[in-house]
Amino acid sequence: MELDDRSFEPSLAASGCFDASGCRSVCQNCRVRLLSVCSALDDHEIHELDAIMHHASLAPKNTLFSQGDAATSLYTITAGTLRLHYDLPDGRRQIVGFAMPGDFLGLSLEPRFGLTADALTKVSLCRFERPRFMALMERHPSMMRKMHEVASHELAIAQEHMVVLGRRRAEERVASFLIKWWQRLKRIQGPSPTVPLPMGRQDIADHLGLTIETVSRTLARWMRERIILDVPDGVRILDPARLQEMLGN
Amino acid sequence: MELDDRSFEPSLAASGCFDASGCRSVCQNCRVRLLSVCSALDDHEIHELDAIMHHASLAPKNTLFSQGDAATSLYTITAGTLRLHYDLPDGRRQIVGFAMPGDFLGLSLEPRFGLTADALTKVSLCRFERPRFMALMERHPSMMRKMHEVASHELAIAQEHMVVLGRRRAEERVASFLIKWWQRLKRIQGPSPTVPLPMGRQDIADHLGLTIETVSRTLARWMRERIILDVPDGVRILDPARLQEMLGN
DNA sequence: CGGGTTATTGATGGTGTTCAAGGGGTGTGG
DNA sequence: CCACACCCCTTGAACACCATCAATAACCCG
Repeated sequence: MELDDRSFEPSLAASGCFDASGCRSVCQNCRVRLLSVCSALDDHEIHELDAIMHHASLAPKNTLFSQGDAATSLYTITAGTLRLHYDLPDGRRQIVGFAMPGDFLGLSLEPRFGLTADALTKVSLCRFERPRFMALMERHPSMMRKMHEVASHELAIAQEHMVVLGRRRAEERVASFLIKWWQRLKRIQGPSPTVPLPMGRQDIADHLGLTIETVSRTLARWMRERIILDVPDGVRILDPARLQEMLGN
Repeated sequence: MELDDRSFEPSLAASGCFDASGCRSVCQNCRVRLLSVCSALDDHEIHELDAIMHHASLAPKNTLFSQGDAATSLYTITAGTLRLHYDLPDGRRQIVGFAMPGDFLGLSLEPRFGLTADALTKVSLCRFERPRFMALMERHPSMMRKMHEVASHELAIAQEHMVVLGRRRAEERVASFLIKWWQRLKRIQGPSPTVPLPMGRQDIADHLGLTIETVSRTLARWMRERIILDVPDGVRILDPARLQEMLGN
């Protein structure tokens, strides 16, 4: 894990730079503030958060934390994508989710991370030391409430994904993934039929409980059927209705 | 859903009856208090909870709430077992978990239940009206903190179950289920090699993403191999080590 | 270019499903 | 008290979906 504090993406800094203090990105102007747990704090309170926040970034393929690591830092993602996964001793892997801007890592109050997080792209994030963040949370019930809101939302998402893993056929799983990923992107990037896929086929397979071949074949068939179109580093969705139908509503 | 408030199990009432007011079971003496969210409150605070609590019970096979219902009440289970599940329109079902004494139903803060809960056995529970419970939670940060703790613990459990559903083979899934259920029972009933299984084979299958035949065959084989023993309404675990080995540590 | 990684595509096979029939327990009514 | 129905579970046989194996192709970055 190679975290370089105090360096951060120029583009991010630029978009968030409205203060005169030499262009340090602050929480108040953060581009993901409204998407994240930080939205629970008002302009005054957010200065407290600012005081304990460190910028950090992470190169692609690097690991932010591994399952079993002490959770000494917590994170809010401001740019990029990570994969969160459990690894079995024999190499089998389950990706429980992908984290993107606005997502919080370290929701669980347990002292160790239960899963591994590694970067799929260059990632920018805000780092908080756990004791300080916890103290701030205890001082601001609205923050605690927000954390709980986020955690229970994550729980609902996890339970929905159980249905996918337990009861959906291969084609339905891929359709479910594409649609959900597309909708998440819409939330932070605005609507667009073009869906960047920073994760590889193997990652999609490991998220859906399939093999890379099954994912590849499914996407290839949809391209032949003009449901999706192959574009660099992603796909373009030509027929969203067909994908929806596969999920049976 | 046939909830009869103010009636509750005689045995429960007896075990919790230490006040002179005609033997009304109170939170202070609740047998699941230390297992539940209520453990966050001290003796004084818990009287507030007591004031807004209603006893209720539910007969086997009855539904407490269904996916989409308005979450007007929240519950703590004091006795019995429920199954929590999502149903797909075509009848496929995923049981995301089984709820037992000490468990809280309605963690989510969202206005509607995302899943269906129905009783496998006779169930006794404490019911709280949502607005009142929420108000109490806002007044007591320790309660909010506890709710968040429970929610994030549930999240961790859900993510572990994703590994089972996505990456484990049939035999491993059943072994994982048996061991986890056994450990949960130990927590509330004390250690015992005898594991009651209030859920049917179909329920186990729907929890593990398998068919009833596969579950039945797996358990039958283990009985032949003397890993488990068939007992009425459950099994006795003869060789826990063999089960553990199947999970690969 | 060249080496390594990742993705595609085809052929084959296995694990778990599906289909089908029968067993065992329980509750009910004759 | 037994017969019967019903439900749940078990067991067997055939099949199907997806995994596995294998070879090639595309890609990326040095």
